[in-house]
Amino acid sequence: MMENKRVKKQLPKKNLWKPEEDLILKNYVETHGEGNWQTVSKLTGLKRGGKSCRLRWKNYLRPNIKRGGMSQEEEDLIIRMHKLLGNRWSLIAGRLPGRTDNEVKNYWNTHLNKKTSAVGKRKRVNNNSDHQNDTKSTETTNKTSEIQDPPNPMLSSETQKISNDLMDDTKSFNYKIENPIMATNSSTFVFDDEPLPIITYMDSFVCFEAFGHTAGLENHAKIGRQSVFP
DNA sequence: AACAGCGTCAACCGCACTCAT
DNA sequence: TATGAGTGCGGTTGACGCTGT
Repeated sequence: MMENKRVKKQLPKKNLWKPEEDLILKNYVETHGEGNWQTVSKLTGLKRGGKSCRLRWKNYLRPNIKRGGMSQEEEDLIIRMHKLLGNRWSLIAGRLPGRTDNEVKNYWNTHLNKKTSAVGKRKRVNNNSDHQNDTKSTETTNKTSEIQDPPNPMLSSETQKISNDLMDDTKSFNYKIENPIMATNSSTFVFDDEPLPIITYMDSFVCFEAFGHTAGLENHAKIGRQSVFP
């Protein structure tokens, strides 16, 4: 291994960003706005590809990027979101203001993966025996519109606040989505270590995606994403 | 002090997706 | 409808620092 490492050390160093490059990129975005990453190198002379520029901006140069260790609240939220969504890092990061998908992913792989490796896997509790029956059930119609969100004793105040924000999204979900399959889906998620179903504390997209994936409704999930978050 | 092993994190890579033409 | 450019995303890699021996 170390033999390998020494050999690798002779290879060119990874192309780390220099402060002057950061400055150039920052100036470019302030002038031209985000996007058009392919033209960055042409207009600025940066020896970087569009993808590299985009990544650097998104992960490090953007305003309001939060650096440093994760708080307990953030860690708690990451664990819970990961239980529900799996490795959907951008989605998880979207619920952590100032955090990027790359950072969340790294944090998970380095800190949380070990912590949670012993935790039970997600399981789905479905009132119906299978997906085919999902579409036939008429018992639960648009239950989400009736969901009340009492304070969850399992969540801290900060996490609870985020959860409330998520529920705001759920309202728009109910308003915009008219999907007969979704309307009749009465699935609920519970975790081995969760006394309460977590579904009522997740946002519409999370719910939608989760339903879509577990029910094999990938296409509906995609449609939902576009409809709720244009 | 020198080395080995491991952990962390920034950056890269390849695939998938979206959208304009 | 087909196609290509641009972009987003998740997995992986590699440099470097820290710690133990």
